[in-house]
Amino acid sequence: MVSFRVLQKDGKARAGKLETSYGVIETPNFIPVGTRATVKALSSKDLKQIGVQVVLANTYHLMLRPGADLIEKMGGLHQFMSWDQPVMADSGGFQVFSLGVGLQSGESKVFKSRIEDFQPKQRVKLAKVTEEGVTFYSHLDGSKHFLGPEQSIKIQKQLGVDLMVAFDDHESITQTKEEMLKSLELTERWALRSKESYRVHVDDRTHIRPLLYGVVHGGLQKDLRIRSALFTDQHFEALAIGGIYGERKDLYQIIDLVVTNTSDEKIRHLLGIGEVVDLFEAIERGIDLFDCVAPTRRARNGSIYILPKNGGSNKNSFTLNIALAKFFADPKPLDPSCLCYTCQNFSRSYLAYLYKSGELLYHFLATYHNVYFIINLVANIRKSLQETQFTKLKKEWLR
RNA sequence: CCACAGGUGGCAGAACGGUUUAUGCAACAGACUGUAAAUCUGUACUAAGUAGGUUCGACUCCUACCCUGUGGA
Repeated sequence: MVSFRVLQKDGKARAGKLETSYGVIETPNFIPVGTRATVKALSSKDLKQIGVQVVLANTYHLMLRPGADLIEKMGGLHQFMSWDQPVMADSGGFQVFSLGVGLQSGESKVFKSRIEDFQPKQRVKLAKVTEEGVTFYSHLDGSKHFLGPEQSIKIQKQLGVDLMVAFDDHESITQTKEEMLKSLELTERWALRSKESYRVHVDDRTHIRPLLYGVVHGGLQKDLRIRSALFTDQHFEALAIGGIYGERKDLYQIIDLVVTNTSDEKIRHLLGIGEVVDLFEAIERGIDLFDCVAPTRRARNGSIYILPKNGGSNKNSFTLNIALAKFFADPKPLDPSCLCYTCQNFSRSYLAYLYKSGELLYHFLATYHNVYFIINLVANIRKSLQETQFTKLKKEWLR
């Protein structure tokens, strides 16, 4: 089994190590999202150069294309994407939400116009939840698929990932408390089925057995969150927090609730979160791992991370918008203090021009910088924890 | 010189005798948290070749001129 050890503590924050068959993950750490078995715009060589230790891929997307059987046949995800370091897979549970209730409530960041392109007459959500699992209509071709705990675990095993996630349901902000309770109960039953499926099927003696996360849900309901935290702690060796939405203060409150109601020696992953402020606030509260599309998606959309000393602040999410007219003739690097390949070699002017022109190189250079920025940040946070300087570092950033 | 077609915001390009004249691109800004995102949202353009005419009202109809394209002498 993948093992986790806490090595240093600074308040509730801690630094540790997670050992997998593909190497050690130092925590706290950030996991770039590579939904379709690729961190968009970067190769595994780039990721290594940046210092990325683990990447995340998605069960739902990969089951549709190219298919779990194919990836298994090609030697598993590590070999398929030529990445010899740890890989985490999401269970597909989030897509239950983003393609299901989230679509209808308009809560997901998904564009509704596209549903009409797809199913012009029906305009139905693309996912339907039952006790057994979720029936999906593929966003790629409309074909019908089914994903339940057993299928999800099986696919994750076929992918050959090191960190697995139990299949979970996701509550919606529009739901009543009773509906949230129902959702949570379903998540719990799915969790137990995921665990059983994992017990039966995942027994790889030649490697370290992958880790299975249980997901804490309960929306913004404190009692549900506590219940879910206790349940997940009771049944799983690794804890993920999901179902995050709403305001930052709610998120932080949820983390506090979960941390105080779960075992201290277990790894804690905060699903889908990873803006700069959140990293500080969550690590301070005892979170070890994050995954988030922010650095990669932001990069593609012209949003570039910058350090506090170069204008980054909570107010601008520590970013500048490279598309702004004021950068067209700016000879400085994206971040003048950054040591990444992009900043060592290229100007804001050039990046702004590439972005405006829709040039492919832009995606690489911008993504490289943003991922470097976040990976460098968590590395600095780890260092600060080892030196019990976390609070000081946080103050420097969040002032 | 003749014939035909056409001249609409920065560019491309529709419809229409009648309240604020589409739309796309470009421009300018904003958003982005387990990726249905190289995406989405918003703003601005204060648009009818010129000069007349018809009409309660013209970008839309008529006349002349100017310009562009195609074909012909």
